[in-house]
Formats: sequence, C-alpha cells, structure tokens
Amino acid sequence: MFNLIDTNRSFKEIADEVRSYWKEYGIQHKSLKTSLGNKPFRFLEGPPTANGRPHLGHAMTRAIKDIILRYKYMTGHEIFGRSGGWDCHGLPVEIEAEKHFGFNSKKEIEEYGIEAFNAYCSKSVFTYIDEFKEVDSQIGFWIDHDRDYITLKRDYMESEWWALKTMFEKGLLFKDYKILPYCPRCGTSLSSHEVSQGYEEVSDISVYVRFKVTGEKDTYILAWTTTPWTLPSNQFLVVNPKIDYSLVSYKGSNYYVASATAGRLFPGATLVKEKIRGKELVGIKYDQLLKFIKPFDGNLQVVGADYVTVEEGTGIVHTSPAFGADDFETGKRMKTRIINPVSSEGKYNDPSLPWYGMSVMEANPKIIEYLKKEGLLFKTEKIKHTYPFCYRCHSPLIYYPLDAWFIRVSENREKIVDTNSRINWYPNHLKNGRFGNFLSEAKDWSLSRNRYWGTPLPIWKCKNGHYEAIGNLKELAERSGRELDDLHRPFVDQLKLKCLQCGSESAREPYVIDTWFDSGSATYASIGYPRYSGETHIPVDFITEAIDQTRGWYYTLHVISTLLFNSNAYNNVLTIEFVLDSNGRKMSKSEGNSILAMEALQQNGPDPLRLFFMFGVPWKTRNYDIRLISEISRKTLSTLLNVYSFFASNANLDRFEFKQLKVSEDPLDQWILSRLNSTIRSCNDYMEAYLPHEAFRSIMELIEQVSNTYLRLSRRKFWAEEMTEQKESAYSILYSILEKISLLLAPIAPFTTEYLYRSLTHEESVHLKMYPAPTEESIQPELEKKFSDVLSVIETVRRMRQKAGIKGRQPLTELLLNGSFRIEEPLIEIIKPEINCKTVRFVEEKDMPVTSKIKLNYATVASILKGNIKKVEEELSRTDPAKILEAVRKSGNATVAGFSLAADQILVEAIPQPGFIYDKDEKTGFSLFLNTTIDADLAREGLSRELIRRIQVMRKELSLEYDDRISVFIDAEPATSEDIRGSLETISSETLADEIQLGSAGEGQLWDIDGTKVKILVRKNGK
RNA sequence: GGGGUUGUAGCUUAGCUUGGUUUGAGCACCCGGCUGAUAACCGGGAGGUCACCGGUUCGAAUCCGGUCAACCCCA
Repeated sequence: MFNLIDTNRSFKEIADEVRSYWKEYGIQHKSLKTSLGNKPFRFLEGPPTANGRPHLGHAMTRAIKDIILRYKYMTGHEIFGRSGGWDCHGLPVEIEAEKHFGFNSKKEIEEYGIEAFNAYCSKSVFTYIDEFKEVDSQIGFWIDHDRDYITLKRDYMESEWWALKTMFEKGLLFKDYKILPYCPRCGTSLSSHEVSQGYEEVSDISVYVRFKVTGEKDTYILAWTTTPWTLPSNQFLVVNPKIDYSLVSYKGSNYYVASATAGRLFPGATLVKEKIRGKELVGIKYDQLLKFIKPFDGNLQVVGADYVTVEEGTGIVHTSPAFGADDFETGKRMKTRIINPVSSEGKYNDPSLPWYGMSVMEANPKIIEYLKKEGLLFKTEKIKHTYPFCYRCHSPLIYYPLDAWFIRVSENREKIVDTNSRINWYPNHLKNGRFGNFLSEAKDWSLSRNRYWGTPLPIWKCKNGHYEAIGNLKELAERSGRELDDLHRPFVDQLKLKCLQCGSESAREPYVIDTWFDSGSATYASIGYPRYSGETHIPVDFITEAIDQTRGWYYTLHVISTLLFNSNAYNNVLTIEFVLDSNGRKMSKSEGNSILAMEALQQNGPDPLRLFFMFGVPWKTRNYDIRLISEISRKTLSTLLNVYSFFASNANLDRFEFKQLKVSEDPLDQWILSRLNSTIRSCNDYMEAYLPHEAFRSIMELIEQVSNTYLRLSRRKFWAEEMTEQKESAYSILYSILEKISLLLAPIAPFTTEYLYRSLTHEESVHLKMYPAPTEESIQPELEKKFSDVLSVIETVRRMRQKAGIKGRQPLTELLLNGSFRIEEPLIEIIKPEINCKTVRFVEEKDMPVTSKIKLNYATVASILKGNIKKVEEELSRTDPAKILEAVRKSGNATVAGFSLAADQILVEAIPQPGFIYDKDEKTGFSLFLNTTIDADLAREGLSRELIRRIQVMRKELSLEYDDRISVFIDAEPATSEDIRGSLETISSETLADEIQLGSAGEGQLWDIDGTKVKILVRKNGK
C-alpha cells in the first residue's frame, strides 16, 4: 500500500516531521559516516564568525553547499571535509568585546588585562554558534558538527605556526617599515584585502593652499589636498617633470600650476609664463606653510615624480612622507628623516602644534579655519570620493608609517596567477576578471596586527636583531624550557628564548596575525597538518561562498596554498550573489532591512527557501519575495505531491504493487519516459558541472509536463473498473516517475522528497540512494518533437472552437489537416478526445474543404492595370481559381482578361467551405479545417456531456468520495427528456449513478444549459 | 580614472555559446472555457523601439564597435 498524504499540509510541517524521523533513525548520521562508493570528494566549509546572528545570505550558501554534498554522496563519493568550521580570531571579535566592556582604546584593554580580555573574546565568539547549528538543522545542511574545525584550537594554530615557520625559512616572511593603511581607533594596520572591504563614498572638503616661493614677491605654488591634517608635516611639493606648468597672474598674485588646470582654477586670469616643463620647477625652494614643526635640511623644495597627474588638483602634490606610500618613497629618495607628528592613536603629539592632543580628523576643520585666517588658503572645494574606512569599526583609516611583518606575495605573482589557471570559476568571468586582476596586482600581505586576540606571530627577536621562528609547541618547549597549553597572548609573550646566534635573550615579536591567515589556512590546518595528519586537503574539489570572498577567503586560501604547496587551493568555486530585500536594496543591519535565516525558514519552510535559492542564476542578485517563494514551491512541490496523491489513492484501490517498469506501446507512455530520461541525463550533466540551478529548471519543466500533460491525458486509463494492461503500465510508469523525480530533486528539496519517497517506497531514506542514471534507449528526441506538435495542434483547435463559440464539451465530427508532414495514427488518437472530434485525418491539398478566392494585389498591380482593374476583377470572379493557381505554378503567371498576372500580383485567400472553419497552426505549419456542423445526434451527445458535468459539479458540492454511488433525478421539458433518455447509460456510468429517473426532481438544483432549463437532484447511495 | 557584470512586457525571467519563421514563459489584470488529483489547467485580450547608435551579413535580441544606465570591484 502507498501512504495516503494530506495535500493541504504546509511544507514546514512536512519538514518538521521528516527532521524528527531523521533524528530518530539516525539518517543524517548514516549519510555522514558511510558512502555509496569510494570516489574521493573534498569539500571545505568557509568558516563563519559566530559572534553575529546568521542571516539569509548564510542560509543561501549553506543550502548550496548542501545540495552539492548530497549529490556527491548520491553519486558514490566518499566525502572529506563534510564538517563545519568556525573563524574565531580577529578584530571583529575584539571590537564586540570592546563594546561589551565599554573600552575605547588599547590602553584600557591592557589595564584590564590581556588574559581576561582574551578569555572574554574566546567565549563571545561562540555566542551564536547554537543558532548557526539550528539554522543548519532547519535548512537541512548535513555536515558533521562533531568534527568542526575551530581556528582558536591549539592544533589549528600549531598548523599555522608550522606554515609561518616554513614561510620564514623560505624567506617569504619579512619585516619592513612601511606606510600602511591604519585604523587609529583599533591601533593596528590592515591588509589590502581588509581595506578593500571598507571603501565608502563620502564627501569631504578638499583645500587648495598656496606655498610662497622663497624670496619672490607674491609668487606661490598652488597645491591641493584632501587631508589638511597632513599639512603641518609637509616636507616637499612634487611636480611631474614631463608635464607643462604655467605661471598665472590672478588677483594680484602669481601662481604656479599645471597648464591643464589653469583654466579651471583661474577663470579669466592672465598668463605670465607658459609651458614651463615640470623639470624646470624642480629645486625651487618655498616657505613653510604652517610654521610649527622644524623641517629637516633639504626639505621645502620642489621635487619631481611621474605619478603626479592633472586629473585632480593642481598638478602639484603636497607631500608628507609619513602619510602616503608615494610620499614615503619621495622622502626616501630625498634621504630625509620623516616628520611624524601623529601618535598611534591618531592624535597630534607634537606640543608645538596649536592642535596638540587633537585627533587628526577633529583637527581637519580647525586647520582649514587657521589656513583661511592666515591667508594661506586659495579655496576649498567639496568633493565626493571613496575613502577607506575600518571595515569593522567604521573609523576613517589613515596611512601611517609602521614596522610590520609581510608575506612576500608581490614577487610571487606569476605563481599565483599560474595556479589560478587550474581553477574552474562559476561564473567564469571572475577567473580572469575580478579575481585574476586582483592577483596580477597582488601586494605584499601585511600580516602582523598590533592586537591581542589572534594567532600570535611565532617569531622571536634578540637585542642584536637576530630572528627565529618557532614551528610548534614541542619546539617551543624545547627552546624556552616551558610547556605551554594555550598559544594565545599573553601566555606566549612570557616565554623568552636564548638566541641561537648570539646567546642573548630573545623576546617574541609582539604581534598577532591577520585573522584572514587563519581562515585561509583551512585546507591544511583544519586537519592539523603536519602534526596530526600526513596530508592536506589541497586542492579541495569544491568551495562556495558569497561574492565578497573574492578578496577575502578565496584570495587568502589561494595565496597560502600557492606559496606553501605550489598548488591551487580549490578546483571548483561557485560564487553566490547577495539576496536583496523585496525592493532590491542591499540588506544591512543599519538599514534595519536585513532578514535572519531563522525568520525566513519559519516563514517559508526549508524546501521552498532552498528552491528559491535555486531559481535563477546563483551569481545574480535576487530579491527576497515570499510570494515568489511560495509560487515556486507550489509549481513544483505541490504539483508533485498532488500527482502522488492521485497515484496513491488510485493505486491503493486497484491494489497495485510496483514490481518492474512495464512500458506499453502507447506513445503517451513512450513520450513521458523519454522526457523523464532526458531530464535525468541533463540533471546529471548539470550537477556534474556545478550548475544545480539548471538541474532544477529541467526538473520543474518535467513536473509540469507529468502533471498537466501525461496525467491529464492518462486519466481515463485509471477509471477502468478492472486492472487492464494499459492501466498497469501507466501505474508502473507513474511510480517510476515519482521515484526518479524524488531522487533527482532530493539534493535540492531534501525534506519534501524524503516524505514523498518514503510514502511511495517505504525505503529508509531517499538520501541514502544512488542518484538516477538515464536509460539511454528510452530517450527519443524525435518523439518528443512530434509530441509537442500534437500539443500545438490541440491548442490551435481549442482556439478555433473558442472563436466559433463551440464549447469543448460539444462533440464534432471531424478535423482535417494538411501540411508538409504527418502525425502518425497512435498520436492522432491522443488528439481526438482532447479536441472532442470523432475523426482526425490528413488530407491532400486538393482535397482541402476550401475554395480559394483570388484577389488583385493592388500594391503591385495598380500602376500596370490602371483603368483596367475593374475589367480584370470581373473576369477573375468568373474564372476557376484553381486554374489560375495551376497556371502560376507552372509558368509563373496566368493570363486574365488579356493581362498577365505574376505570383506577386495576386493574393490568394482561402475560404473554407460552408460548415468548416479554418486556421493555421503556427508551430507545425498545418492548415486545420474543423467541421462545425452539429446534427441532432451530436447535439444530443453534447447535451449529455453538459448534464454529466453538472452532475459532477453537484457531486463535488456534496463532498462525495470519488467512488461513492448516487441516484439522479432529472426534471426537464418533454423534448429534452426524450433526448436525455437516449444517453442514460453514458450518463450513469460517467457519474457512478445507480439509477437515473426522468420526471420530477423535487428539491433539485435548476440549471440553465444554453437556454434549456433542467432541474437535477443528486442523492448519495453509499459505496 | 581603470576593470567586471547586467540591461528583453508593470514584475520575475528564457533565448545569446553555435545569427535563420512572428522574442518564449510565469506572476498580476480583463473576458471565456475545462475539471471524477491539484493551491491547478486551457483559450483569448491587453502589455515588448530585445537600453541606444552604428557596423558585419541575404538575414542580428544573438557577432563586432561605440554610447548610456544600474550594480559590483579597484585606484
């Protein structure tokens, strides 16, 4: 017996029931611990930081990961890395902790104590881990959370130490003094991939300031800057030696600017000197702008550099080597010491400045005011530009000189570009586009952070500048004489070594490393390579994350793997775009329009949500739209459950049991099997190519055809009382279709398919079965094409009936077809009942029930015939059109009333003979002639069909079971009664009536059938 | 300023790789019909300068060039 199902249950209810079944019988566990084959498949989970709540985007990536993993399981793969991962370190965590304690500076953290602070971080990073796991359970993401990798665990960090030591020894790790993007609030530098996540568009005030040329009256050099706070430390002005500058006289003063900017800056000014090459300006000395900090020797002069452009500003760049990478280079070249009046908290620390103690961002407007007051300001301009902000705390970053450790990436660009060539990117354009571009411009990775909560940099340094890297705990114990359990700060800081080179004491470099190094190490650290595992997961077969990871995880995984293992980290990577809100806006916490994963799951149920994620291309944004979500699952899952419900209730009545697929010769059966198998084939292809959304699309199409074509056309087979061969075949096909679709759809909608599959087969689980393989010999492309022709003809006839005002219930005698090919007899049999015609046949062109009427094509003929048009037309109306057409066909033209008419000069109009209507089917090109003559017999038959339908409606209104039997009483005009009497048998068998009485219907319902009044009463008799 | 992606009906979209009848669906709207599984379905109506301009071609939504717009990334 097949389980009967309630088609009105919500998908959420079904999922809840299935989830508890899985739990009770350990189905998920079985899937995680077993495999159906031994092909290896390596997966890697991108680790979230669980100090924020999971939102809709998390749900989407997790759904797609699950779809791929379930498919791989079902295709006999042994899956490695089917576990979770948690990213635990880093600034994001520290910032949450600072908020918790109300701290605003590093000083406060240190006063509170690093140990206690880190202890809090270590706890808070798991605040929402339970909610993440709950989302996984709700959405059906089957991974083994008992084997999650956790980046703060000793084993994990030890692997990283191994990696860092290896890099150190290969010379890939180096320390340098550089200008780095720096967050003054967090007190640490950021790497380029972190900076790239924090650009925002802001409007700032930029200033044009005049530097007075030393010893020349009223002559200035005009420079432009968007960071007035760097002006107190101005050391140079830079021009481009290759471009032209002018000296301009404007309101009583002379200014040097790039010629290209003069017109814009000084409207209506007079030129004093034109076309001064930049290099002629080099060496000019100027007076200090803000006379507070004493400059060094050789400062305050114009120097040349070719990075200067004229697009913005004046073509002359104010240079403060402490606060810009280019500026720093200039300072280096000029061999000067750097003026840096700004502390690591971002405040002026030079007491000679009037803004002493102020943060530079606070000082900005004050400095502008001062410049104005002192007459140093030429003008200000509001500009909109993108500026980097700290991606976590939102403070504006400054460029700041620092000692920092770097990974030598730039020298290895070729390698990382090369290993990228081995990766399959979905979508492909990322490979050489966004990602490839980023790789080819890769900068050295600034790795060290002046912070607390992170993997400590395992490098010790002695007073003589000798460095040593430590690769694991054992080594550390040997070198320091102390065992350590926890590698974190502050414990590791306390360990001193004896320098191997000079014997003096060495202390750890006080940094932690970029948390992106943690997650980027997951390919080897997640399994504790090399200490706990002899192998890595490099390269994994598949990862998928959202688009923002191009510069994040995708990048760090790739760089680390290339540098350490000379390999790409992953072979296939699928990138997902964001889910936007219902108005197409980006979801964000601050906007208050973000949607939590749990919310969406509660609202829609897991499967509808998963289908929504599979609807359309993953790498295009989609708007969260609950109406669309329910529409998609209604079209697929609801339809599928209804097909099953129909199957199950009928099959149970007939005591059908599935033993094997029995295929009849019926083209309908052949067709649906072909469709089923071609869908299975394309699903396999798409899933192999990491295109699950394409697989879903093809399944959707199949479900639609099964329900609306196959089942509808097969319905009559199921009404037969006894088990016919046809019926059995149809059952077995329907069973097979439901089974295969459950399997095909199982990775995408795991809950509903489980429910369906188990109701159908009583097997343990759809998820422990092999993915279906196509039966190639069942695929008949030719038949699939023919079948769509059949459907097209049916549609056209329905349209013709509509136009002629003849209902579908009214039987007609014949449909005649003419075309360039024919539809074979068995398929004709499908057309007949659908269009309610007794015969459907093809005729030759000459036998078409049509008279051609030939008209003149005035457009081509008018100018030739002129006054003779009337005459020709008269002659034409007397001539047999067939003769004219024959002549045109043979010789290219026909002679009418002495005039020769070519093919393009006549128009042929087909006029169907009386009793026929004509139309053309566009898909097949067939001409269709429908005989619309309704004689008394046909009319009587039509009437009985009308009655049957009314009685069926009444059955439904009485909520009768489909096998309940009834008695019917019909009250009508005597003439109508006579007509009805002839069809009593048909009516009673169609409506399961034991008896039909003509006469008084008493309390019956009055119907108006096209003007004929009939009163009908239906009474239930039981089964 | 540089790079990438996208642009098809009110909305969601297919077709573009490989040029070939009149760009195909779904939702919503209106009219009509069908129904012994269905939350369905079928027919008709209205709604498209396939973003725009140019080129290649017998023929362009599709290929090429340019422009515009939106989004994303970089500087």
